[in-house]
Amino acid sequence: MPVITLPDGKEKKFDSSVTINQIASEIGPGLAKAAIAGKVNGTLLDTCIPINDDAHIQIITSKDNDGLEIIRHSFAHLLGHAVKQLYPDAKMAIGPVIEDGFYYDISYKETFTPNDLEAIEQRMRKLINKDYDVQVEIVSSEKAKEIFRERGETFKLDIINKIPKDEIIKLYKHEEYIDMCRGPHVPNTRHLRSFKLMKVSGAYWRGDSNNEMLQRIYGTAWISSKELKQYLTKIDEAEKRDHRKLGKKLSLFHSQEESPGMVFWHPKGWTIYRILESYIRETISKHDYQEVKSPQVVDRSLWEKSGHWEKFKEDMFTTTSENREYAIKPMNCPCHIQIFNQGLKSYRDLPIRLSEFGSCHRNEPSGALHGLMRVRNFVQDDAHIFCTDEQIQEEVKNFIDLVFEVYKAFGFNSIIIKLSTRPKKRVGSDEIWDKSEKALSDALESKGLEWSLLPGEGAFYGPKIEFSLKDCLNRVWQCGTIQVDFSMPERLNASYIDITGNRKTPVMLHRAILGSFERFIGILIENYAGTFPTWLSPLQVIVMGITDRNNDTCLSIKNKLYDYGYRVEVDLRNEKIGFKIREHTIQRVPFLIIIGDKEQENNLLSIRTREGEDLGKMHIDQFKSILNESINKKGTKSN
RNA sequence: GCCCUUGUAGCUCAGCGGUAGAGCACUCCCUUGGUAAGGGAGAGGUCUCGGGUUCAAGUCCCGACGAGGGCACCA
Repeated sequence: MPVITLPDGKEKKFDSSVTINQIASEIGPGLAKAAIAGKVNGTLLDTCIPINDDAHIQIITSKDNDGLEIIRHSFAHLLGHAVKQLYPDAKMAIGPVIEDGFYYDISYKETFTPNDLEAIEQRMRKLINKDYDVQVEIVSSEKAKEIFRERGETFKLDIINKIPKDEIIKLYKHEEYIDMCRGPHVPNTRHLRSFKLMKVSGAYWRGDSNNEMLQRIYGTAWISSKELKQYLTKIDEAEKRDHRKLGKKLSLFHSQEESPGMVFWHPKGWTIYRILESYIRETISKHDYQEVKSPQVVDRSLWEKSGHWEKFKEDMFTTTSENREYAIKPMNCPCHIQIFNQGLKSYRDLPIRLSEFGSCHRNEPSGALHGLMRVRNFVQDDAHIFCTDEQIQEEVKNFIDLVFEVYKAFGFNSIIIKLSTRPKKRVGSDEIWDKSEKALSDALESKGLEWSLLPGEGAFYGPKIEFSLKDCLNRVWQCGTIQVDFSMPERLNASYIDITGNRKTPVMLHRAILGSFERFIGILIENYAGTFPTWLSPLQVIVMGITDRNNDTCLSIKNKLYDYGYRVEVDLRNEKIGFKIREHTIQRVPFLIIIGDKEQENNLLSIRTREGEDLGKMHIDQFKSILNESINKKGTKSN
C-alpha cells in the first residue's frame, strides 16, 4: 500500500505496487506520454519498475536536466542497436553520456568511414520512427553473462566480471538488441529525436594505452531540433575563431615541420606577446615580486636531485658537451631555489617572491601538440614564493587578488576555482598536509569565493588551487594555479634561519596567472575572435590617404601619433579608399583615419572604427583622448 | 606514443593514372578615385620527403616527417 508524495506535497495512495508510468497517467495523459523516468527518493528509476514502499517521487521529462541525460544515454543504446544490425560482428564496449551528447566504444575488424557513420545515422532514424518500447529486465549476473557470452559481447562480459557477483544487472532490450546499464532509460524511442553523429576516433579500452584501441563514435543529442541547431552553430562559431586560422589570417605566428610544437612569432603576434609580458611584469612588480633570469641548460645532476629526472627524463630535451649531460630546462623552480640558496636567508627576508619569464622546453608526445595551446617550448608567467608555513595563507590571499585583477583586465569575469587535496601517493606528514590544505581553504573562504573541492587531485608534493576562466563561448580554460610544495626546497637544500636561530626549510609556492603566454594568447585570439581590445591590438591606428596629394599630411599625422606612443602605420598605396578600409577592417585595426583634401585643409582627421562606425571629423587631440579611453579600459569591453 | 584522416602556387582549395588549375595575394601598366574589393597584363609549383607498381604516378602501394580529430600523457 505505497503512499506516493509528489513534489507539490500532494499524496496519492495506491493499493499495490505502482510504477512511475502509472502515477504519471493518474496525473494526466500528457504527463504519462512525456514521462522519461522518475526520481524516487532522490534516485532515478525507469518508468516501468514497480515501487513497493512509500516514496517521494518526481516525474522526469525532457525538460529536466536528468531527462536530457537519460535521452543521451538512450541514444547510445540506439546507436548500439543500429550498429549491430549493420555490423553484426561488432563488439560493443561502453556507451556513456558526455557533455553535449554521448559516444559508444566499439571493436570492429574494419574501420568505420564517414559513409558508415551516415549509414548508422540513417538506421538510427529508421529505428526511432518505429516508436518501439524499450524493455527493461532485471537479471542475475550469471544470467547476464550467459546472454552476452551467447552474443559474443566479450567487453560486456569483462564489465560484468568487475561488478560484485551479488549485484543485480539491468538489461535494456531495444527489440533484438540487448544492452546492459544502470539506467534508467527512455521507455520508448519516440523520446529520441534530435541528434547527429559527429565523428569516429580511436580510444583505448578502459582508457589504458596498453589495451586494445577501439573505435569511438561520437554523437550529440538534444531535446529539440532547435537546440541541436544552436549547438551546431556554436561549433561553427568556435571553428571560425580557431586561433590557428586567425593566427594565419592576422599574421600573428606560424609553425613549421622543422620545429614541431614551437612557435615562430611574427611581428604582430610578438607585439601582443610583449604587451602581455610587460603588463604582467608591471602588475606583479607592484605586488612585490622580483624578476630573475636563470639558465636554459642545466646539468642532469640538478634534475636528479629535484626528482624530475626519474619521473620525466623521457619528456625532457637533453644535450651533451664534453661528457656532461644537460637538460634543457622544463621548468624554472629548481633554478629559482639555486638563486634563493645564494647567501644565508633570515626569516626576516621571507617571503621572497622570485618571478621569471623563463623559456621552458618539454618533449610533449607528438599527438598532444595543438596550435598554441599545447607546445613544446613555452614561457610561463612563473614565480616561486619562498615563505614560512604561517605565511602561506596570506600569500595565497594576495595571489587570489592578483589573479582576479589580471583576469578582469582581459574581460574574464567568470572564474572557476578548484582546490585539489592530498593524493594517495604523496610526500610530507599528514600534519603538514592538514595545515596547508587548511591554509588554502581558509584563504578562499576569507575571500568569500565559491570554490569546489577535488579530493585526491593534488600534486604529490602539496595541495593546489586552480583558476579556470570562462570565455565568451562559455568554454572553460584552466590558466592560473598556486601550489604548495614542501618537498623540493628540502631536496635542494633550501633553508633560512628562524627566530630561534635554527635552520628551517622554507615552503615554496609555485604560481602562475596566465599559465603559458603561448596558450593564453591562443585563448585570447579565440575569445576576441581576433578583434583585440585596443590596448592589445598589434596595430592601433592606420592612417590612409585618399589621393597621393595627401601623403605628406598622412605621414606627419602618423609620426605624431607614433611619438605619442601609439602603434600606428600609414597606408599610402595607390588604391581606392574603400579598398583600404576593407583591408584594415578585416585586419581588425581599431581606428582607421582617413585623410583627404578636406581634412588636409582644415587640419582634421576623419575617424572610422573597425565596427564600421563613422566618428566624424575631429582634431588630433580629440582623437587622442578617444584613443586613450579605449586603451585604458583594457579588455573590460572590446574597443 | 596509439587509432583514423590528411599534406598540390604565399593563402584557400579543385584535379585522383596520360604534358599541373581557380580565386585571392604578388609584380608591372592604366587609373588619383571620399568610407568594406576600379581595370588590364604578367610572374609564380622537383604536387612534403624517400622507396615501389606501371609504357606512364599529385593521382595506386609501402615507409618517414608534418598537420587535423580523438585517445593516452601533461612536472
